[in-house]
Amino acid sequence: MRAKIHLEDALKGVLADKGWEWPEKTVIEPPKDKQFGDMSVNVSMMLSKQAGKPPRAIAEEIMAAMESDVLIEKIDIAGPGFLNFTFAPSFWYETVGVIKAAGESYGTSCMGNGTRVQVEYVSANPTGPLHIGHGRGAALGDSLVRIMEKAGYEVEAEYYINDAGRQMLILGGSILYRARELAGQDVVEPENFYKGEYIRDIAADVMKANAGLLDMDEAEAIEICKEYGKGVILEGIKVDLAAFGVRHDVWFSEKSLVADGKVDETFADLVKSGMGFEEDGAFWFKSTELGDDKDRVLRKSNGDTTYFASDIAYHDNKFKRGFDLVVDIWGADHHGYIPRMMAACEALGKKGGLHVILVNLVNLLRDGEPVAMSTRAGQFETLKDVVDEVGSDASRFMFLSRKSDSKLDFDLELVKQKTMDNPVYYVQYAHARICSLNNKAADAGKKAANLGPDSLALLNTKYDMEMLKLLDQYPDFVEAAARTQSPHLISMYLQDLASTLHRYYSNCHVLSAEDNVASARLMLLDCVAGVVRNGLGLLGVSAPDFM
RNA sequence: GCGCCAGUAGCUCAGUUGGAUAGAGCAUCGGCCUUCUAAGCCGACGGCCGGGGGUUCGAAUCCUCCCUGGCGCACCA
Repeated sequence: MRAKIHLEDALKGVLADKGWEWPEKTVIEPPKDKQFGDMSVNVSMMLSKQAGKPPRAIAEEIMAAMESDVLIEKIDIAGPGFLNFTFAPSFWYETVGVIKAAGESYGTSCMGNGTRVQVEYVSANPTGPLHIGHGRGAALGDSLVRIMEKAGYEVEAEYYINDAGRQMLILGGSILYRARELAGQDVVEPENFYKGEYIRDIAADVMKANAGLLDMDEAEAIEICKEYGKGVILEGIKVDLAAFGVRHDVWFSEKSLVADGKVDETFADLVKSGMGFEEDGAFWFKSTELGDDKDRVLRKSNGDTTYFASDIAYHDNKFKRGFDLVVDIWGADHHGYIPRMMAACEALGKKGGLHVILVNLVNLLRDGEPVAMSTRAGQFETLKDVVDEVGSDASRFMFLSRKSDSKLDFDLELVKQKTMDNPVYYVQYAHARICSLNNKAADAGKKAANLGPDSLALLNTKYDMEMLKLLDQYPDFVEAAARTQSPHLISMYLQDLASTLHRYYSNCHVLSAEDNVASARLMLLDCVAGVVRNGLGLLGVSAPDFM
């Protein structure tokens, strides 16, 4: 980050002197091959047209103008006109001081500039326990919240409770069916019901709590079962999410939205803006005008409103709460729903205010064999079971190591293994190794050096330089992860950092080094441990002191 | 049929807004423990980036047409 900022400032100065405009598409980044130097810039190629000169000639001019910079050791021109910069070691030493001074806040940036963002995720129907697929969305959403906060956004995490629709009636019916069955009544199995064992438990409890339940009018009994079941299941969901380290600031009920008349308000707004119309006894949203394939029904001819209707009202409500950006995290099987929701947001006057992230399927395996999952049929591996078996850290790291929009094989036996197939331990081990080393050092009466030019200059191996440069990149990765809403970038950075640490550990012995060298190395390793902890924190994964 | 997503080393996947000789881990093979955790390090092997055409100084990346796989196309949620 410092290297990038330094170059950007310097280059902007040079360009201003030359009377050239700063090209928007300029990229300052570490080159793929470290042999090219520390930072590579494509600005001369970008300027070619504007300046009316070939890229390499421009590069020559820029290079000449920057030769007096004492922090830069070497500038090369390569390929079609890349400028490759190598910084002086003295520049990299300062990284230690920067990290020390920042402490826990290292990697924080003001990129988000206080933009108010809402991230809505998980939002599973309260009709059964969360399964492993929900876990992926939970890990992603929670990590994204942490990352965006780190990057300077003001973020609120929300869970939307779908407690108003037909699924809830089915839940109520399922519980009542089991209750009657438990009471020994002769009952016919409904064709559409939740078959999970948990329904029986709820049925037993709801009968205890409501003595006359089975004598009531059926609709009334279903309502009682529904509300009771919703309460129990939602409580279970909250417990499971807490155990998974997932935070939601607001639990928003669909039912409350309907009860407050918000859906009707939305209908009225749509009529006013000419985006709603009556036809065939139903009320429609004219979404085709905003890019959708077909118009969508909001109120059916039987008078019921659709799920989409309350979803529009819900998003209207979100925007009215003042969020600049609303992020929805959905299962990938809902991708067909995006165009109509986008259209709805545009109709609400919030074009561009919604961003949808899709989370693809999780293929749950055990020793390579698929494990069946279906809430309705009652066969699933719940999130709780998985977390109990393989641990929250391993599960989260697994989920967050891949792009969200690609399918994921989650093999319980593999995730549980403490092997190289399982990078979470590789990264955690880097942290534990440093902690362990610190303890040993303390026993030997050695401690980390205070900052000072003499100590810093002892960090003079190529391994020191490699480490310092990577540490400097951490804030860039946080920004990139926030900008592209991709927590997996943090995961990959951490694997790189852990690898660099293990290499350092093998090549730069600490305890056997001279006292002042040992102290300098302990100081550097302290920074490394801090960044590992910091990054794992963004993923919601612990950084153990011992392993 | 239409739409969305994917196809990169034997396997699992990265690859930032179009950049240089396409990367990492696992697997395989070969080295490294009298010293801080070998849960580690070092090296080797491994590629028509699904295929064809196009855009340009330059394409895994952008456009187009095919092939393969997943998902979605309700007055369901």
